[in-house]
Amino acid sequence: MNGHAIQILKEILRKEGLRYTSQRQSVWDEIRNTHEHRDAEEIYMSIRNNGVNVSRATVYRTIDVLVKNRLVRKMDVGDGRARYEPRLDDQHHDHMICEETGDIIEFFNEELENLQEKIANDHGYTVTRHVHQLFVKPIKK
Amino acid sequence: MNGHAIQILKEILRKEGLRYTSQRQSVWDEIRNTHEHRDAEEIYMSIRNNGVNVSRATVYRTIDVLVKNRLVRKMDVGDGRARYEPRLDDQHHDHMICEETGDIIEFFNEELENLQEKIANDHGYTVTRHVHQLFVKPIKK
DNA sequence: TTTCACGATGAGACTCAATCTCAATAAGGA
DNA sequence: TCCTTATTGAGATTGAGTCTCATCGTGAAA
Repeated sequence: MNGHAIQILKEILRKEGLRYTSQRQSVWDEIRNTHEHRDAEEIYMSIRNNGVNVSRATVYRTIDVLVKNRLVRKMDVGDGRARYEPRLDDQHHDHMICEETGDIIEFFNEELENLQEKIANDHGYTVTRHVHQLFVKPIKK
Repeated sequence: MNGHAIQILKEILRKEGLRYTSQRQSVWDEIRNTHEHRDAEEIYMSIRNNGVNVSRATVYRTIDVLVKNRLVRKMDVGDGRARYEPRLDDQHHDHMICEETGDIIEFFNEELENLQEKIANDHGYTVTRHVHQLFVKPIKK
């Protein structure tokens, strides 16, 4: 747990007019320290397994703040549970989900990004965010 | 309610080993007759307002069959309620959702489709389906 | 046309992720 | 240190969607 990560969270909380608490720090630490795509329950259980007491309500509430302030990315895999990943110093990317293994692969394609903005522009809009998932299967050789 | 639409449904039900019922027909009619993007509850209420008695369970069960057989497209707007639209004689398209008005605009772009397949291929996969929504705002003049 | 096995339906119970409630707790400015 | 007020936690609640099971009705067979 480095001082930098504490500072970032403190700044965001101050900006939002919220107090700095150990629970909020532990939620941010937990998400920050793995680069997996986990759901809220997994994050909650992992924190508790580390011996820290935090409630589900606080986990959800904190994640909302982190997502709003772009420390965490929320993604929808389509199975009813949202997944979260840290986005600190993280470049934007989309995901492909393997339907056979459940693996989640990250990808980024500049051309794709530009094309989306162009399509929106053609309709008189500008893109504020997008949801893009490719559900895929391995190519058999 | 034309004979064609009844035939299509009957064929699908036969193929699936399911019986043809008035309830299944009314769900398909309801979705088919509007091109809006509605959730299950709206579809259910609309059927009942037409004086037809169908249960929520049957609406959900029937929609599943229609989605599986590509008569209906299921889409996820990210607010927890799935939306449905008819896809009979309908070309594939994606959606942009206006964050100011909630409007849902359909779009299709060949280049975008090809690019997605190319990206998946580069990772050793092939795309089976995709979820793609642009959340947009109108360009102010 | 009648019969009847078994698939379909409906009312409401249930599931599960996520949100809300509210009394008790603790942050942090004075 | 004090005190106001935001935060927390346990558990209740919500809401979309699924499941249960007694009853109903389709449609194949006779």
